[in-house]
Amino acid sequence: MDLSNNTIERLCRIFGHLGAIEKTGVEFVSSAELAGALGATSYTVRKDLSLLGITGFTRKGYEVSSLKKELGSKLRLAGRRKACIVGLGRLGSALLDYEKFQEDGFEIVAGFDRSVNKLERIRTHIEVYPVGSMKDVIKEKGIEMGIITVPGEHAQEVADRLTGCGVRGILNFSPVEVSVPDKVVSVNMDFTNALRFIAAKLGG
Amino acid sequence: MDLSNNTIERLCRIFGHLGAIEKTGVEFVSSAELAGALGATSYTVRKDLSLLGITGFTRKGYEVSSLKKELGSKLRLAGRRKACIVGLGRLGSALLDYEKFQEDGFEIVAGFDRSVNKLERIRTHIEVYPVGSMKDVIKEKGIEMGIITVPGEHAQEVADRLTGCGVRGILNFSPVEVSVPDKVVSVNMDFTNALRFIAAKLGG
DNA sequence: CTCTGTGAATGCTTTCACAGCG
DNA sequence: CGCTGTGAAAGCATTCACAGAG
Repeated sequence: MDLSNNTIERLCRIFGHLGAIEKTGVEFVSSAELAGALGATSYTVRKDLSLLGITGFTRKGYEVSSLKKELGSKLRLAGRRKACIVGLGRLGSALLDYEKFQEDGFEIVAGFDRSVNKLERIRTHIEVYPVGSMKDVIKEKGIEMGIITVPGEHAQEVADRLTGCGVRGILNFSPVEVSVPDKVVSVNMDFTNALRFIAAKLGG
Repeated sequence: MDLSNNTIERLCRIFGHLGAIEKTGVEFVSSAELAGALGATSYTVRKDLSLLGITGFTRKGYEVSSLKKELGSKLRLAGRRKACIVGLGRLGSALLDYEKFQEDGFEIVAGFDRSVNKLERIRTHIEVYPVGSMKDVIKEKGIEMGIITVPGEHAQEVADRLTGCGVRGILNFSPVEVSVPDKVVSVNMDFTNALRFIAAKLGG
């Protein structure tokens, strides 16, 4: 499909928000309401949805559960996806147990770290392994996505290893932009840069 | 200044990357090299810099340390900024000690949580307080930025409280988009949505 | 030559405006 | 009416192309 990244990102957020609406029992939602929850405009929401061929009801808006279902199937967010985390420092081990992931269909099924020491100390119900066993574990468990929480110096090396093992999606929390093969999708989340951005916008 | 968010974000990343270059002792860097480290193009980098009135040297590129200094002052990234974290669960307490922040001029000077229990259990060298004392602590310490790591249900309420206390910048890790007064800058980092985005781009 | 600096051109995204529908 | 759906217009961001400088 030829959706822009912006559109995909918004659609994913809509998908997430629909889960919340579903719980309230509300049946219909208008593009304006979705827009409000997203920080977008109603036209943008309508256009985004129409790009997927999704259509709502005059005077009522979109039907929550069927919209969620359609988004789920069109964006392939319906099934469960397996992910692993590389780097079990403070952040990595916090993410190991981040419940939101599991709720949303993303299963963290393995953690990796270089330090055997760390592996021994960690308290979690998820299995942890030394990086050496990455290839075997990833193949065996069918892991599709990797989350990088190692220091910047090692991020590229870890990304290479992950893609070498067949991982096609990478969420990189290190401050270093990693480069990956064409077919691999990678997203960077650099906390420090987010603070810089805020500081820059604040001025003064 | 009238820079676009994209430009500001890239400039902040350049600023961060210059720190890394500085350590290697290299003196000059070309727009193409910066672009490589950023995943952008050399024209974009040159244009971004020229929008700030920053200029390089023919045949040599930009002088690393003076570029860093200029960016630091133009984007107001030079000084130290104080921040607090609200919500000391796994993620929040991991961020309390996230060294990268401190290295980059962002000082986490306080953590807040509703649960006295949690406050007692936490092991960190940063001072932690019950949310009730937010106003006093923020004023007293001159905190400018707030990091929200509470569950989505409470994110808006925390954002309101923070802005009510005079905080002007918010980094929100909850999956809920918070709405803030006009003058306040807020950035959302939704991990789950990042995974969704990756999954959607992967397709299959 | 090899790099920067930048107006002009291109290509995206968002916004608008309004027809259509219940 | 109050909503969606969408071509057309406007607004932005990126890319290009090339002059300028050492």
